[in-house]
Amino acid sequence: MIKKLRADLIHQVFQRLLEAFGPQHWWPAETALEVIIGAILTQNTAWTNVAKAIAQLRQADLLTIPAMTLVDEARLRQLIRPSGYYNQKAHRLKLFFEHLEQHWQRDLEAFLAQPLGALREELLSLRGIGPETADSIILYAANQPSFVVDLYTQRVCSRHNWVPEDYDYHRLRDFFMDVLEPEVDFFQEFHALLVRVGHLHCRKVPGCGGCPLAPMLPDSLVDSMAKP
DNA sequence: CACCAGGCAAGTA
DNA sequence: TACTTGCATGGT
Repeated sequence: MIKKLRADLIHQVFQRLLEAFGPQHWWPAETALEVIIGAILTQNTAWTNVAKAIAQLRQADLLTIPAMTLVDEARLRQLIRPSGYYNQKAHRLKLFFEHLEQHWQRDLEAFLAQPLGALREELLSLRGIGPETADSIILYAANQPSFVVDLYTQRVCSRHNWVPEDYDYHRLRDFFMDVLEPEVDFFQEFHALLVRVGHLHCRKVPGCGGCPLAPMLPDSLVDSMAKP
């Protein structure tokens, strides 16, 4: 019964966001390969910076699997510089493509076509791919229904008192996945909308002034949503 | 000038 | 297990 309430609230939130902002057309990339590269480059980094790095990779004709497999890490480092943490990220990219080479003969489609659980475990076993990067790749590159939790998801959920402040990644992911039908288009649009509304939430100031979710939350309902 | 961004891993106690 | 720290560029 609690789960029914939670599912209803989540769907109301989604509808409210969709009405306020419209479809977001995410992920901002052309191919599965670009989604994966972008997912690694955007770790704790503004997308504007990532876009510069991707543009440089495209300019250098590196947005193909063979090119990424063969490119020298030092060269990669310089090209992705604008995305920040470029030493770590260049290495993480190389590790991913080394793995694809050695375990999947560069067959990205086959790799992504695995069952969701196996794909997620394999991604998480790689250095530099944590839960958010893994779920982003699964949802937007593999088009399989894994709910993505990020900084904005946590901020919006805790600010609106749907979950405690310190809910960790997998509990917040379960908060959604336990009660939602696993539909890819819905998950994709929902995450994009949460990022969009997340930008409206001031980083320091509590509350959510100006965000379209503010008027829809009776405290009694909100309190009942917190997981026991 | 300070602070933040679509995280993650490694180190310490 | 539960904190803390390093990583780095570019926008506000």
